[in-house]
Amino acid sequence: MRDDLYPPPVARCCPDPDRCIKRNACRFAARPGSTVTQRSFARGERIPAGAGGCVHIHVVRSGMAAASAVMRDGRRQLMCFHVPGDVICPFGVRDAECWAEALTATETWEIDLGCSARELLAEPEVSALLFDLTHTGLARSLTHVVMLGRLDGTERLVAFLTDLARRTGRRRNGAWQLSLPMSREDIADYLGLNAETVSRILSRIKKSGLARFRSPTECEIPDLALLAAQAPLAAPEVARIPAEVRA
Amino acid sequence: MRDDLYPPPVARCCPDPDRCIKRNACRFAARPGSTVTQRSFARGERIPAGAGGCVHIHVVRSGMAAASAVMRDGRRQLMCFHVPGDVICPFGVRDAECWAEALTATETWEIDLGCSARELLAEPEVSALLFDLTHTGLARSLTHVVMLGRLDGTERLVAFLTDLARRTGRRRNGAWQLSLPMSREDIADYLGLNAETVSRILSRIKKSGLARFRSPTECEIPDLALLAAQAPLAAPEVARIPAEVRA
DNA sequence: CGTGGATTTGATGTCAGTCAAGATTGGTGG
DNA sequence: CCACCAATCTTGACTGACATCAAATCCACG
Repeated sequence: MRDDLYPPPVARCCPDPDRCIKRNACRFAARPGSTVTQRSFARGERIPAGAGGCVHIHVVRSGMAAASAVMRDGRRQLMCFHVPGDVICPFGVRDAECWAEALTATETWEIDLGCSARELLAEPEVSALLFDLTHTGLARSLTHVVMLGRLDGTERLVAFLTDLARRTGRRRNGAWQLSLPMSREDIADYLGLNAETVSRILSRIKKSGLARFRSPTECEIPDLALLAAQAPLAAPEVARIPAEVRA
Repeated sequence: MRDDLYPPPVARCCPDPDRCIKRNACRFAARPGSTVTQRSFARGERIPAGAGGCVHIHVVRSGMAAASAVMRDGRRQLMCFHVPGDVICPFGVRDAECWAEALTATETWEIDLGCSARELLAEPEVSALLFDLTHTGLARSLTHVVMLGRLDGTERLVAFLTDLARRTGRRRNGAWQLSLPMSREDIADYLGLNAETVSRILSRIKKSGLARFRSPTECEIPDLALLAAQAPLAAPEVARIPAEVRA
């Protein structure tokens, strides 16, 4: 990696303590030997993960990124959206490089942990953080599997909007304000659909009154609970399976 | 959980050292405080995970099981098949109970780790094992996401057969012998299809000569590489994305 | 105000789902 | 050992949801 791509390292602190602390990002940065650097990426740019495992992670400060898989024939699947506060960590792919991609102009704090993944796992504190990231990632991924395997297009979009509203939306006068800064194609590649279908379904949702669009990227959800009720799996994590008495 | 369901604990050893060691199961069992019990489950039976996190895990000795999610309206999605040697661990689902389900008569070694997940994570050795399980699970789950999101039915079945052949098949005279002990519906619920479609596609694969069926559950693949070449993602882990020179 | 990319909408095609009818299979009991 | 039965699997006809191709509209930016 070329050195001149890096602005000089900045102090070790957290731009948005609330979210960072919540997600343990500060604790990564606080690890002795870690260095933090401001980075910014243009839309479509790939966010480098560093060589040899999880030596570099990123904390998203603004914008939106996604973990992306592209097949040889060009088919693309987004596996996870990363919003401000999220930790981007190239986990979950063995024997393959993992890419994150900026979907809009994105700023991150890049944290160079300064050693290999194997060495990091020997440190109990860091290991616990990595475990937590991986575990959360697995929970999200399993939810995603159920969405793609068993929900129809409308349900997928409802679950997607609900999830994004909960993660990034703001309440105003009882309604939720939500921005969808990624393109329709990005949404489609996340939901296993195509861009035209996403557009059509969003139009239907618009007509139904469950959501309003002041522009293609600015969305208002008057009643989030009502929206969420339109699809199973609109929960933040995987479907709850009712507990049963064991036989 | 009723005590009389449990046969008396057996010695701490591994029935199939090769696979167990490979998958770290023996190390779970070797942990001080763990106890191992033989269990067997009928087809359709749920494999209890124990209360309060990952205190109970299972090592599959024979048969086949799967991690399963069922929505309120009955739609079902299998998230992972567990074959002999695999460790079943109720990870990846937060705020929800996670069920594994026997797809055929299944025997396991149930390992009671004797304390809560939180306590286990404080033990570096066990923590590393749990991390490895979770990480492997995430890799599989991400592959699954790409399969469901971007492969058509035929490609999904090809990837499925290839994966299962590599995990459970035996070579004989250059061909791979493979058994599919689960029902067509189980396969369908794993691949996001329905049973009739699975049956149709298998018939087409049969006609193409890529696989032969001596019975609905006994399958022979004369040329596994040729089969794998019919679909992207027939790799054991996620699609390999060619390394690029960074901009 | 003009331009180009993104989004929306429309017409049509295709793959997989649904419903329904047979064919296999495996297990049970005579 | 064989016949029967129930469950599973296979196959067919039709339907429906999403993809594809194409055109029109919107929007951001210079």
